[in-house]
Amino acid sequence: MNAIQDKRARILASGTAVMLRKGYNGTGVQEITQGAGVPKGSFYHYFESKEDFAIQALHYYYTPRIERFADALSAAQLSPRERILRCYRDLVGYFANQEQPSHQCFIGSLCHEMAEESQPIGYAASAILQRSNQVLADCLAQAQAAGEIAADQDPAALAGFVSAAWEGALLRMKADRQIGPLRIFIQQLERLLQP
Amino acid sequence: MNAIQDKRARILASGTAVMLRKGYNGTGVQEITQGAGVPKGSFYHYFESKEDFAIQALHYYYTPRIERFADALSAAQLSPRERILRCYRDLVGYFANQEQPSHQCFIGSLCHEMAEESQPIGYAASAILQRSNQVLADCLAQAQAAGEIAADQDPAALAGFVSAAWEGALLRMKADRQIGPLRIFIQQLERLLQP
DNA sequence: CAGTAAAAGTTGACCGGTCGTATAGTGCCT
DNA sequence: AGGCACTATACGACCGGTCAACTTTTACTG
Repeated sequence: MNAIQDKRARILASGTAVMLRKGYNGTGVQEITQGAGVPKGSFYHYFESKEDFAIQALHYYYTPRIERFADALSAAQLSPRERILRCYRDLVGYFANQEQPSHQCFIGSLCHEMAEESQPIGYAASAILQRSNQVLADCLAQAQAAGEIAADQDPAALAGFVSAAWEGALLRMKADRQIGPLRIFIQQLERLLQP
Repeated sequence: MNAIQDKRARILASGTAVMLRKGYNGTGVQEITQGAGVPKGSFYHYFESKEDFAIQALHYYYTPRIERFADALSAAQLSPRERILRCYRDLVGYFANQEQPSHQCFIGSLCHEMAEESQPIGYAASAILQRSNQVLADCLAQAQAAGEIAADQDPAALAGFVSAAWEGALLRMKADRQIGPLRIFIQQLERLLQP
């Protein structure tokens, strides 16, 4: 009972980590299972296919992250605007503390590789992005109500723009191997979130 | 003499198209060569390896695009701000006219997949992004001199932010299979480029 | 020029490996 | 003994890459 969840979770954890680094096509089922310390044959007991695994991995990876994101954006000690800025500043701080500033945006890489080839993966990714967007949009709406951002902004649109810009900044960081793009993002975000 | 350039170019054209759709690891050398109608052995005559090919393909694909971008941004009939907006609006128009709004950002997908695993590819991608950034920054500096954007903006930083946001919007379009994210990008860009 | 030998260019058959997946079991629990 | 969760093994396909053999070009000689 626990054992089956445990193995499944181990495969998910190991596989997500590897795919994060090497992408979907760059990751073999064999590598996933031996990283998890389970027999290769087990993989297809717990997952229908590699494609199915990727979708599960997407949820496994992002569900807690979105939850934490939502929590951080609803802490009432700070104003909505400050909550958003703090979130992104914290993320930048996290990357800044890595000796080698490299990061894979899981959803970004999976989308680029597979959103076209595999409709199910595209759907899953789209749904997650949308959920994350909604969380941000809600907080932006609060900021707007508090007069912290321009009244004529559409919170949902602004949220989409901000997360796209963040996504792009992460990509740029990966290419350049330095966090400059993230700093620029923060700087422009501060400008963007103004009355 | 021409023949050798011709074959090389055919391999580049075919391979770029396939990699654009399926990514680096999703594309086999065999598929590239038979798409180009050349024997597989020739591939390794014209290119050192698949990795080397990807780097050449990056240049093959982006050199003319950056050139066109630079031209469009230096047309003197319009103001600098309008030139930038027109560029992006045209791009959005292009995607809007596709029956199935799908697009691969070549550099984006290559970066996500390979920038970490292969330093040479990362370097090449970074260099291209930087060149493209420079072109945009130059135009932004002109816009600033003309008083079209805020005087306290750093053109280079703003250029980095705008291209990152564009990159992110393209990714989002790919996941969602609709151009909404691009429209949002334009709308926010118009806001961003203001005194 | 014609003839030819060396150099350069080109290529298809082939290599060891790994891919994602199917399936025939194995051993445990009832 | 029957059912079921699990896995070892094997499969055909394809991977990136090599290389000996073939073709063409070049350079030089008589």
